[in-house]
Amino acid sequence: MTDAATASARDRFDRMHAILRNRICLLDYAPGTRLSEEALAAEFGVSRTPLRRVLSRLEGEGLLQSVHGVGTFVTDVEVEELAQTYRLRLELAELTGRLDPVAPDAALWADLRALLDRARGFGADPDPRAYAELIMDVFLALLRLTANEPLREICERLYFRTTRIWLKSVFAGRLDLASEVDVFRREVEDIVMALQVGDLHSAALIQRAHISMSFERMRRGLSG
Amino acid sequence: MTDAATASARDRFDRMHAILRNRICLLDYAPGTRLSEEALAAEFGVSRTPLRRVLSRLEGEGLLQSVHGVGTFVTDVEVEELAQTYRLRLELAELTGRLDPVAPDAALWADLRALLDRARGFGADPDPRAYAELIMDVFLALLRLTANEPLREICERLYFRTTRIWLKSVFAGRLDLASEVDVFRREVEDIVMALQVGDLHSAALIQRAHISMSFERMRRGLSG
DNA sequence: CGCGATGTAGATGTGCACAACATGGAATCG
DNA sequence: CGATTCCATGTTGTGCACATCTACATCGCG
Repeated sequence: MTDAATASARDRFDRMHAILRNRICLLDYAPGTRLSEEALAAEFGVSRTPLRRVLSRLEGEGLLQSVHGVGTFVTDVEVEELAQTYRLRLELAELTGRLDPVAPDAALWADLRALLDRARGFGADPDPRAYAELIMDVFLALLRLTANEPLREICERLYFRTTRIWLKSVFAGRLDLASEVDVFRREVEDIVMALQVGDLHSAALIQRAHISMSFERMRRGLSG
Repeated sequence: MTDAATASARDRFDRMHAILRNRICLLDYAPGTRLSEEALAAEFGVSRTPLRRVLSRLEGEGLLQSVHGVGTFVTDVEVEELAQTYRLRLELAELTGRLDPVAPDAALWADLRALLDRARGFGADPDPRAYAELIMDVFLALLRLTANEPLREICERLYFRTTRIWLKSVFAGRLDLASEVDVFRREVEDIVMALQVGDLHSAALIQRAHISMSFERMRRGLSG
């Protein structure tokens, strides 16, 4: 039995964790939203106890905050901390190309081609949710270019912590979604081209540049 | 009421978390040790439920691992992951001097002077546990030299995750404790000197160099 | 004697009832 | 009328009993 019917405690935990993390990072639950332990436990078909363990983990990852007698809320991110995080992510992005880089294997090449197709499949009026998912999938795929496990874990952590704030700006219309999709498509194309030449460091630098530019666009969008 | 009598749920959690983390990182619980939920709950005067929340958090930080029906164990770190972590910590150490550096304030100066005294107070046969505590306190103090909160959080995380492995080598006698203390005293002196000149970046580079060298000494100690 | 099935002890995981706490509104007193 | 107190309500936190699972010893069979 390798199908979904085998539901060990660990599997259930991972499943609920991944689902809730995605909902938070893809803005199904906007920052500030209150999550009902009772409702979520009922949805997943478990009692509050195991669900609370998942919420506690998400709190440790900085995505939730529980307050006794009040509720469990999706966290927001202060602008100053957001800026600090992006400055850090710039450096870490470059590190992924410098620390234990690994050339893409066949599986990663296949995934990258599929992601490229998805990026090119968006029309004039892109679906925000699908765009958000694509960005996340691309990010996670590019993370496989480094074999440095701690570095990957940290990049993931920072990404999950802050991407939704950037997404919020896009979805709020302060950034033009169609042009954002276009810029992102070019980014993926550039990175894939660098990878085809075998230049992992350049691929990382391109990603770094795009992180920097997208943050800059958001900053201008917020102030404007 | 600001004294210890005010024991809110959050305070109890933080207290238990800090105590257990220190015990793990200072090798009171060696890697591989099984922790008894029942015994710890009794020690802290709570039931298993809130204690399990603490253990779950420590598991998320990579310090523990719970296995259903078997037990909760202090994690060990594979040599390869340890090497990756140290390579990453080198880069992050330099980043602390480059990203949002802040000059020491009066409180930090006072702490540094006290730490310097503690480093100079060790004799020919240093107490391992006191040395371990000093190293941790110095590390946490130097972290206050950057205002970049995410960077500090990440450095802390990696430090707590791996220091005990290095400590284990020292305590196992593969490294000469007295000479390690001497090297560490010099490191603190060098860093404080750089800080007195106001050169934060150099201070970070010194720290980086010492991390590199101490890891190299451990590598040679393990293979020899 | 070898070896597999089985039972048992002890661990973590789960469900549920209740305690502790914060919030908001109604009742009450000045 | 306003401020204050009190309480009703809903939430997270805790304690406890039980379910589930694993490792190990023990028994029984070939």
